[in-house]
Amino acid sequence: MVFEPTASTITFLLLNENETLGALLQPPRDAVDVILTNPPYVTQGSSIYRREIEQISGARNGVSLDEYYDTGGLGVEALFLRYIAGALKPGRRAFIIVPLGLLNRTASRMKSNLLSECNILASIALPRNAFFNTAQPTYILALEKRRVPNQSRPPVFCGIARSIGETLDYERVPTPDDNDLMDLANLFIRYVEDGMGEVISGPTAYADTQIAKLVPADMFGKDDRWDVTRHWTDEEQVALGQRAEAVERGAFVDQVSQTFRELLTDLDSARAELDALEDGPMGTFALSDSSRFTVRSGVRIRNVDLRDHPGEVPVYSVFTRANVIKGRIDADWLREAKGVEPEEFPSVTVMATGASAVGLVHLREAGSVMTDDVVIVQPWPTEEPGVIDVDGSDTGDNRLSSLGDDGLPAHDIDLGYLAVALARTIAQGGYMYEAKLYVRRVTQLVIEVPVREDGRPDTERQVAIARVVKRIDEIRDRIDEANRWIRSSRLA
DNA sequence: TATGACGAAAGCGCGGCCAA
DNA sequence: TTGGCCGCGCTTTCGTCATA
Repeated sequence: MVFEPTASTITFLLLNENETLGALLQPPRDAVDVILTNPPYVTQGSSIYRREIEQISGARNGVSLDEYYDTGGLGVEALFLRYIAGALKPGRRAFIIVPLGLLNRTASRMKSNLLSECNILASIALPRNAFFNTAQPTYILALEKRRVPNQSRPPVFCGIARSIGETLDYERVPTPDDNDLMDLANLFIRYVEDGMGEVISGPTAYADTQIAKLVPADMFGKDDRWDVTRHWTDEEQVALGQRAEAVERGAFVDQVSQTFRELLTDLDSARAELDALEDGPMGTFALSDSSRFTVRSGVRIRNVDLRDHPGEVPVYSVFTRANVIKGRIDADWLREAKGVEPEEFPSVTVMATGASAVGLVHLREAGSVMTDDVVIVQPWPTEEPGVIDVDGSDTGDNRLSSLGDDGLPAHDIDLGYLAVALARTIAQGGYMYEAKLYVRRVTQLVIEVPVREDGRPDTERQVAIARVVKRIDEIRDRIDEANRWIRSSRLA
């Protein structure tokens, strides 16, 4: 059935020329105002779509389908994302139902292609069983077609819908008083009407609700997971009453096998990439080389201090979970009582103590402080106070002007890679609670760094390795998450 | 005397067990 | 089957010793 396009606007177009590909056969280009869709998600047996596409020769709507859909990603939903991104007019939006697995895949090609054409406006988690035919967790992904390649990206509206206005069992009884999805829809409208322009540095509560947050666009990059629950702390998730619903046995099996299939694919590809990157010359660098590294400890900040002088500066201590902070301290008190400023630059930190925290390595953002049981490592020499300018004048901004494009002091060992290499050295050293890793011990450590022919650090390879390691860490988190879900599922 | 390193213990969370 | 209590061990804090 085809609705004939009117002279001015195409309202609906239903295509059925090719039984397998359907609408995919005629991808519209820069032509559509809004897309609301729940594309089919099939990963198993989806190769017939690829094969069918290869069969079609010649151009459709001015493109060769084979090339047009060659954007990476698994399954039919990846084809539809390509279709959608291409179809939108600049500045126009699409709202797409996608399975969680698609958002969390670590293969980055599909994501980077999507990001080159679109901004992510929203990522909203729907409750399990929102769709009665699948127990797969699903999301609403809101995209906006970019107008120009270097347009800045707005923060991403993240939401957790626990309810959708009807019960999640087969009866689907309306529950108008219990409808997070409606609340999120209204909040999203407000976010769009407010211009989406707010500048934020980390996940930030939105309005005064627990179910929505704004998250900086750079946390939705091609190497990031695009799900949202990771932006809610454990406590916040408990407060939201997120609790596993009963799952059908068959759906449980489907879900688990689907999840593990995805994990295996991602693991294999990460492994291959890592092997390729590490197959090259490596050099050894000692942290005791003070012309190259800074190693120092944090400051004593007690709980009483936090109670008496609350403020804005996040305080990191030796917690086992990476993102837990001890509290937020007042910057003025920090300066007066301790004589320190919040960290000017990001750093790599090593936990010096704690039975299971000892030896954990984290990346910490600038503007925070560490307690005295945290060792701070940076890949540049400790700045000398009062650097004197050539003409003998004092210098405050002299040093600042010597910072690189990334806003950091000159360095050739990437911060992210430093964290990876340190973690590896420490893991190989088998450090125990008894062998605490204070500054002196950390200073004795030695790291392996990819180098070029001339023996100097190869920054590009470092960055690439750090990126793959991050992917592997995320896969590990997903395995952990899957395991938690499997354990907590009540099977019906 | 200031700073760093470390040991020790408070106290919290979790699992196990028992009673309703 | 569920709720509550108990005890153990781990996590995290902080007092104190060592060192410059």
